[in-house]
Amino acid sequence: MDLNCTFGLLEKEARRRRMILNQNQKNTLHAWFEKNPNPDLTTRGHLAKELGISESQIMTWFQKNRKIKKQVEFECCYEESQAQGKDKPKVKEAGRSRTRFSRFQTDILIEAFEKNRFPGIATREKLAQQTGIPESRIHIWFQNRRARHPDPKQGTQATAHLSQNSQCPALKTPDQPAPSETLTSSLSVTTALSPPHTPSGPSNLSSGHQKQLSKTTVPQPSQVVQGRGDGQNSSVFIGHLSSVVTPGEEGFHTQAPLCLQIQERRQEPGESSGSAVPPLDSSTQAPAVNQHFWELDQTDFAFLQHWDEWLQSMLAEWIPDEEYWTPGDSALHPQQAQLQQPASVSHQVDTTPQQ
DNA sequence: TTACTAACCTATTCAACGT
DNA sequence: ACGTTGAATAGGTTAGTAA
Repeated sequence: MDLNCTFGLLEKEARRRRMILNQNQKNTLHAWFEKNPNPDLTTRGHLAKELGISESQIMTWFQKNRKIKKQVEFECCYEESQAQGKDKPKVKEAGRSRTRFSRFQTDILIEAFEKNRFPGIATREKLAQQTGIPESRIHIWFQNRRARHPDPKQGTQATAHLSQNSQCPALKTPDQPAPSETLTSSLSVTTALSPPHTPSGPSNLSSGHQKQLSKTTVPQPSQVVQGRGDGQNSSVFIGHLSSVVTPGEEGFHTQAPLCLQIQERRQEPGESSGSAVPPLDSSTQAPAVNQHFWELDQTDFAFLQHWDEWLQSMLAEWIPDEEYWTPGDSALHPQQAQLQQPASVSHQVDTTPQQ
């Protein structure tokens, strides 16, 4: 398929997916918000119908506005309430309605979950059609399911995100291999992964600290990795500092330095066997159709090389044992790889248009 | 370029319902 | 009463859009 055409479609789809509410819709929503900031499912359903947008969008909008309202109230009343020593009254919500999923519906959802723990909007809509369950409920179902059924194949939940990244709803079919099986490039990672953001030492990199870190300055791996689940991220770089990097069925997880991983990854557009890694010198010819990505990769590669070197030097500092740190030597013995886990970075590159 | 905003995430908690 | 699980909240990120 022509590359420009592909990107045109991707872009169009991305725009289509990001729905900007018009003024009229916003006015209506604000009016409802004034009356009731916590509308129940039925009310949201009515509103969705009235405004011609999805119930999940209504839900998101109300969530956002409650957050804003709370923040404003907090800023306004903080001193006052502190002086009086009283808490803000908690909004008493109306009784929750609980959706009863049938066996048939649950089976379909579970099957979809096993295929993909992070379905994009297109998949959720398809599931909604199949099951008759509102898309927003399906979204919630997947959230709950992920929380309560950690992926046994993954060491951490963070790495579990690898299968969903950079999904493009317009071009991705449900059964298409995960994006990680294809090649992309992104430079946006520099912000999230650049050394200044790095915690002060190896202990902070352990998965046990992830939660705490995620609430402070270090982005959650999933968020570094993921971008948006709605498929609007055109490309994704995956890199995280979590301590566990495990082989995933779709993701590209290795303990090797990033530069090597990229190097290895490069062969993938036409990959069908474990052929030798192409050299990185200028004589290497990238297929014409992938020239764009090839160029991007050169930039990425330079960055990753720097990153990798920096990482190695930092880890050498943290874990001075020379036995485990041989900067520049990327051919890791498995045992060494194990010991180097704190520095492990898994990444995924994806260029192939998603379905 | 920057601020805003829609969509997404995890973690946690609440609560309905079946046993 | 308790376990399961749908629903909601809190607090965070990314990336497209508008100013």
